[in-house]
Amino acid sequence: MEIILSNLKIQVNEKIYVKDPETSALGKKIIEQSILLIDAIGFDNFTFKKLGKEIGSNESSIYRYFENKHKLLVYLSSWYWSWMEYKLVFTTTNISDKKEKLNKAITIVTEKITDDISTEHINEAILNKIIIAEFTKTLHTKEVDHENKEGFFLIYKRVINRIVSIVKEVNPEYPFAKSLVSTIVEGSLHQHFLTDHLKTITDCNETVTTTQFYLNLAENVLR
Amino acid sequence: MEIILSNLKIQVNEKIYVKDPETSALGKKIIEQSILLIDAIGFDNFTFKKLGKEIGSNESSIYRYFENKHKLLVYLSSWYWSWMEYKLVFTTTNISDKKEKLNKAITIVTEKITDDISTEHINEAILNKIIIAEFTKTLHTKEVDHENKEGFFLIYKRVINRIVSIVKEVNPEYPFAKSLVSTIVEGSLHQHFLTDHLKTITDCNETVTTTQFYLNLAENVLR
DNA sequence: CTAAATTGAAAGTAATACTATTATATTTGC
DNA sequence: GCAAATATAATAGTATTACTTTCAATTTAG
Repeated sequence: MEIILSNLKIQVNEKIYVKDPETSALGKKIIEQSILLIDAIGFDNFTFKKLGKEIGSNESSIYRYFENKHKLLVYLSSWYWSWMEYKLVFTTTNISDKKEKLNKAITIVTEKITDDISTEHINEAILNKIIIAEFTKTLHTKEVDHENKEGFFLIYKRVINRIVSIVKEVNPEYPFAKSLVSTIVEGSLHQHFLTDHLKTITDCNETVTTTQFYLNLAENVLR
Repeated sequence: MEIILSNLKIQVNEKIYVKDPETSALGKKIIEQSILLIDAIGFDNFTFKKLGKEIGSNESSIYRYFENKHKLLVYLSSWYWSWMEYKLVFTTTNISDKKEKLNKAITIVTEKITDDISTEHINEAILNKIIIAEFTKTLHTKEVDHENKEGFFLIYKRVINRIVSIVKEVNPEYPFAKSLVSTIVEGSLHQHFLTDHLKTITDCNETVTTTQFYLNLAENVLR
């Protein structure tokens, strides 16, 4: 998987950036270091000025790649879900047993990424931490309908709908396939968050994983 | 229910505010109008200056009640979950049938509040809209662990753990009661959000409700 | 090797997120 | 009913944020 990934160019909607960060050294540095800085200080405290300082670049140069920090977060999220889609497709194709296919899919989207199978400049383990902590902020804005129309969340929705198809193969009668999958994908981020911060309202921890909870849930709901 | 609620003083952790807004006319105006203004322009665009203008008051007066807008949102959330807890306890006490009790509890926390059974200065239907759109932001900050220790999220956690107790009555063997309930409570807000903004990844709408989805889910998981 | 594109540095603007001070209004306690 | 205490309003001020603009220096591409 690693070998293939290192050759993979992850596609992100052009409207999200001003200039494609994959096309220059500075662009890649912006992506690489923004992931580290957002993880370190949190998205709310993150500014382009601070990032500029970190990468020895001027604030104004960063603005040539992204209009604002919200768009940068949308970019990182899109990249993440695109990478997730790749893993999902790679893992589930040619699996004939439908239940096994679904279980693999659920495992892929719910497990915490702890190993760093790094594409050169992107640390997926840390990016996963950012998604757990900050992804919800890409959606919860007054501009969500407009940005949705522009296709900012297309990859995210496609990941969910790919799993919906698998659910329908397992049980074509179940009437809530979309809601089940969107609940699993969003909910697993939330369960990881609770494991890290509000342990009294989750059963998930190092030994009992979020993935086990959702595998069990899907099994019970679709049988 | 309305009659009882109008006499009810909802308790909110003292550390959340500088001065209790329930103790003055200005305080109540701050709460009342902040709900309307956050709903209208979104939390990210909301400022104390704009709120001051709206209520014909000075910015500096609002700072005597709340340190910053984050704390105000935490206050509104606490109030909401306290009100929810009240409805939950009121609806589920003295119901002997365990499954019926659970179904009533799930209905209470997952249904969209469309009718306005107003406490004088708080419009619960609009507050529910704010919770759907903004609640996640109270948790997703770098200060979450500190604020959790201070008890900012106690009522929210208590609501969840009350429902966990009911789940355990229905099925004492089920090993993921906490994760199931936290998934339902958080997930139902998310499903409402999807119904409003990303319809292609949810089955919930005006006819098939979020509540139906989660009643079905719990039924299947706990049988 | 020259033109075009990219980046860096500096300065500027408007808004945000406060804090402090003082004046005025209102409440309450005796 | 009045003085004292408290609450609110108005104003001004600071530091930071979130950009935009301009121009010079550097890199790169044909």
